[in-house]
Amino acid sequence: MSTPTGRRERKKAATRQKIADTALRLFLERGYDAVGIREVAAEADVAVTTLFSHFASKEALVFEQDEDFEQRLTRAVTGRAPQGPLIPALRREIHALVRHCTADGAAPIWHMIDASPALREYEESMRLRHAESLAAAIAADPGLSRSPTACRAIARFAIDAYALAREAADPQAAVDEIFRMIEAAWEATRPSGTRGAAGA
Amino acid sequence: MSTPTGRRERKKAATRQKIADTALRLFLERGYDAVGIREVAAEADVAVTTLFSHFASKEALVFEQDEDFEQRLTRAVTGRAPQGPLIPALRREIHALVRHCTADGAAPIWHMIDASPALREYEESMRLRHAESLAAAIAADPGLSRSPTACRAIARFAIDAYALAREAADPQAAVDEIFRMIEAAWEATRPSGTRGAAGA
DNA sequence: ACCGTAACACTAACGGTTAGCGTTTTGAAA
DNA sequence: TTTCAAAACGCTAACCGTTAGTGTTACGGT
Repeated sequence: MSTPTGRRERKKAATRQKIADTALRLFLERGYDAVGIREVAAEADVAVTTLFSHFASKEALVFEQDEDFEQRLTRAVTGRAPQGPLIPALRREIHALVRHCTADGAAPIWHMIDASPALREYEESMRLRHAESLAAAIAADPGLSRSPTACRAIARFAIDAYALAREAADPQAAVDEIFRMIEAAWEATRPSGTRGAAGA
Repeated sequence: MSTPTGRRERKKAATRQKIADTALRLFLERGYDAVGIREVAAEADVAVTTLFSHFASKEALVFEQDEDFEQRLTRAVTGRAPQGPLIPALRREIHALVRHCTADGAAPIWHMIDASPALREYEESMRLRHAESLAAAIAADPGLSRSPTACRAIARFAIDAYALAREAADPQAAVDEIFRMIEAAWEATRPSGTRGAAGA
């Protein structure tokens, strides 16, 4: 199940990768809006319909690598030390994600994203999906008995922290500042009679 | 300046209203995705280009009435009792907005919005703009000296409360629950040496 | 009465996306 | 090995939202 697979899937992955690489190169060279789908397909030497069988939309070409974003968030919750505190674990992960996307190498890509309304909109709705997954992971943790609404709210707040920190002058400081707020918000959802212990 | 003007502006407003009414009627009758722009224009007896001179996009046809959303939020901040507490004022306004859009009459429209990914995405990016306006209003209040990051975060949290409450089983209770979290988050941003007084 | 302008219309196109249909490749069953 | 069904890929042709270009008309101010 892990790697019994052969030529077909390798070819498919290669085609997918070639499309993504070509697209990103063209977008960075000449601007996202200035490059059409037909052009990307031609340059990658595939048909337009093939391109769309690998990527659901033009925007998805740009956010190809960010599919692990969701997994990293949920694993920060499910894979933390047993009974460990939730918020610091989330804070560390958001820290890492912000650092990752404000690194020097990624700068041109994020500049391109910020320059295109279509890409910004797409990213935002991606983040919303991620927030829902995160909320589900939090709600599923037996150590944290909070209402579904509280879980969804905290998940959204964490995503907000990520989005706001990326735009802040000092992203790392912004994460810390917003997470002090989130910590307080989370404490406020603690079922009564549970205060004082180490925050689970 | 208020209403000295005559026929032209009345005609323009009438055309705009006719387009919006026709569009909403067709969308509700047959579904948002099943009705094309050309069809709306034909039914409203205007040219497609005319339609787009009144509305920036197809989605904007649906959210025509919601332009005061932004104003209501910022006024909840700027127009509250002098030195009055921020969070309860916000909470009251969000309560009212949630009540307004979960009212019986509005149900079909929101059902249609929830059924269309394009509309959901559009609404979300609308809300983001609203959050930025709200953050600006909060940051501009001289009685609340908080960092820009804290203001943006609280504004986002408030918008999150609205979005989550709309989907919750008991919207009003969800607003209250999330605002208890927001209140705690806001308290955590208080500059040190200011605790204990009535929350401004 | 006259002019500038704003509303409106028409045509034609562009770019993203998809349906329909045919071809080739490939993994596995027979 | 042969055979078969699925999957990947391709092509054509279109649909849909949106816009540029180019007028034409109706109106308000002078």
